[in-house]
Amino acid sequence: MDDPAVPASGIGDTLVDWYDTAARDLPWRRPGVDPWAVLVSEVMLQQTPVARVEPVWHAWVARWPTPADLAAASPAEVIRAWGKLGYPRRALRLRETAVALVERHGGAVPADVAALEALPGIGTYTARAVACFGHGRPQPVVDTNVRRVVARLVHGRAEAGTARAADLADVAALAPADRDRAVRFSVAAMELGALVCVARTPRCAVCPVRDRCAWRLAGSPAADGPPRRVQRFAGTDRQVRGRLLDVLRGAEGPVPASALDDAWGEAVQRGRCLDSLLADGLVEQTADGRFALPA
DNA sequence: CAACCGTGGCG
DNA sequence: TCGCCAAGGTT
Repeated sequence: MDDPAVPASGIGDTLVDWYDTAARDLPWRRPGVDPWAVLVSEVMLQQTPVARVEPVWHAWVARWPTPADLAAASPAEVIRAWGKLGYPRRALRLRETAVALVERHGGAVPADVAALEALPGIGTYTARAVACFGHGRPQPVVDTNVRRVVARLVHGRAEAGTARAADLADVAALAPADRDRAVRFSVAAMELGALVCVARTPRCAVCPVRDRCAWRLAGSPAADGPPRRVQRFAGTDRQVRGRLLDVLRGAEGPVPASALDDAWGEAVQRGRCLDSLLADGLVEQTADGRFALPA
């Protein structure tokens, strides 16, 4: 009856069992962490490594334990508390989300994916992550880790292509039927990509599904498409904006324009970046012409 | 859809 | 040393 060639359980169940033994003990995964704290963690984790998020997340959930608390904070406070996590517009949008939660959802975090996606800074990934990890709703959750896992495991390709709507269906097809296990599967797939099925040197020797991996069964072929281009940073507006904002974060109050000259020597680019920070609401100009974080 | 939006650690 | 990469979202 038992065919030894057929695995005892599905890939999804195997990943859940692996997760139970191999998962990291991350603070936002502990029992009792509410959906708001999960939402904060998910926004911070957008393009930012776990190690840098942890201390900032602890500070935020202690200081602003509910959406109403954050909604009452000033942009300046929020930008300062964001520190050097990067992409500081996320901090602004998180505050705007807190305001929207107070105004539209009675200060609570909705469990409905469409309602979550309507919030500023909350997209396809984060909405499902909050519904799933924050509220325990079974949802396919697709981040860069999961797309890489699916590309290899299911499609036999070395790398994931550009994100597509079909990614959600690919992941949903792997999920266990059981509701509770489906929720854990969503974290498990991400964890596999973060710890084992990593981008550069995958640790196939310790992979729980190595015997069912299409990429490995195909002989681990190299990526075929054109090499994906990495964004430059040195000398870009992103770097300049970061330097300018760093000056203002470190200042007690408003600073004169001359205080920003040291941040970046080239005046044209410096001016353009200052303008864009003003347009983004990350900086404001005082009546006397100085610059500061928005009060 | 490709470009843009920060920052820092690691191989 | 320096390019690669990290729980994306918006335009």
